[in-house]
Amino acid sequence: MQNRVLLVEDDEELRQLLARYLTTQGFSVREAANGRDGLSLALGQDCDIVVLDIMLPDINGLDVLRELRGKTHLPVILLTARGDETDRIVGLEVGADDYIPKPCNPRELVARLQAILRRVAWDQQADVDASRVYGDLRVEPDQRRIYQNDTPLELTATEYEVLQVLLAHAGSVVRKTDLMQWALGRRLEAYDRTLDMHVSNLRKKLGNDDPTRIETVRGLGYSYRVPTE
Amino acid sequence: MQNRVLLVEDDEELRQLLARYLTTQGFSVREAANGRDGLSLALGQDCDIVVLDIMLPDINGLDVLRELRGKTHLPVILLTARGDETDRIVGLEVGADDYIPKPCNPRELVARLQAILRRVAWDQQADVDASRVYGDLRVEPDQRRIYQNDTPLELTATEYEVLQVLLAHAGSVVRKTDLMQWALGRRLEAYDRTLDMHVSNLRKKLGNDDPTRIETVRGLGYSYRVPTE
DNA sequence: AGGCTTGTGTAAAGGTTCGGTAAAGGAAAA
DNA sequence: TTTTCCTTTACCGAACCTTTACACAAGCCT
Repeated sequence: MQNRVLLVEDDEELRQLLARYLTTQGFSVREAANGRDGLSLALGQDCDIVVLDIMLPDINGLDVLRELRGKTHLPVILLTARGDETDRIVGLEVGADDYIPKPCNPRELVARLQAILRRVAWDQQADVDASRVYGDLRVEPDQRRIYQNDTPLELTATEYEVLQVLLAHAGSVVRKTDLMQWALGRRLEAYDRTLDMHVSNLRKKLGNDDPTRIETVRGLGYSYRVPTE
Repeated sequence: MQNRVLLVEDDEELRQLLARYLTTQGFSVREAANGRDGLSLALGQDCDIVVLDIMLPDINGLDVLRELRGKTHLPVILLTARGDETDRIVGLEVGADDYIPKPCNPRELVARLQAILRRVAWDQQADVDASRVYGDLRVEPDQRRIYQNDTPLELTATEYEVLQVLLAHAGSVVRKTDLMQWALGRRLEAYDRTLDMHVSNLRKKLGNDDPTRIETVRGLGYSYRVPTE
């Protein structure tokens, strides 16, 4: 499975150098020496990723990128002059996936190409089942639900966050300040009983048959009792 | 309604600086001061992207990354010491999406975060060309129509897009920001009720016999209820 | 033991935010 | 122009987070 790179770079020497190196690394390479050609090749649909110089004889690389983004989400890495921070950040903001300062280390270029292609491949892959199981509880982040013996618990947004954090640390104590920060996203202030209330409500919803699933550690916080196995 | 960043960085000062900046830029930020906490938060907490320092007091950042990659494809940006080229390339090869040399320009960090999140969002939305069936609904992208029991629904262009996106993620929660981006092609601004209206109209057209086909997930977004099997 | 302090459980009230939707306004297509 | 559709506005009700209040339990001191 060979990845196809389109190299848009006007400097003949650099282009050939990179093309040769990419080929040895298992890429199949198309080349363009100016923005116009680059654009039409990129739109021609038969490459996986574009390496695009910003300084081109005809159209500015950033404009090529803008044009491209109007029509496709093809991954693009920009080649920028070293030190030109503005170009880089603007490039990212316009929709580039990454940039590399010139003159670039070919090994780094390859590493970045791979990183982006890997990301694309992962993302397009069907959802990996990211669910996590703790005894009779199952967390389904995609659905934002927690199931108890395959029945969904009717949790509010905050309750979901709190329980989910406790489960992620099942068996160890989560301090109140951390729980607050991680689940509610703010600092725990004095006399704030919000967390206690959420825990209280959670205990109710988890069933009073077993009130110690969420254990209180006085002066510290809470701990989800890991099921005995 | 914002993107959630997990910041794993032991230097208290830098972490708070970045956290504050990211917050002003509209991210919601979770923090961890060491590798162990970072790892369990990344696995448990559902965040959208991780910013991971390589130099950590307990576990090396690269090991955290390796551990993480065994279980998830969560996007990761590494914070590396400036000049340490090896760490960076190894980082990318181990599975990082990007790296930033320390001390970093916060604006650049944001640009890179956005670039990766944009890529993920695009890719996850990339499967829309074949006809698909969901229970009694059938999407025909070529005709831009959706059939309910072989009768075409009379949808407007936007309604088609909204329903199509929800169906493409049937069973999972689609956040409002994403739905906006994918179906309407723009960012969700405060007080914008456009989406709610389209969903409301869709529910009517889908038949009020079953008002929960499109489920509201308060504070997050909507989810098309996958037919029970 | 008794009293004191501190921390926790929880019911109920308070108040805010959020989503549903009718209707009006505005933009674009026909 | 007329029609269709998208967006905004406005109001309402519901969901739910937070606060308050009181009761109880645990630890500590004398």
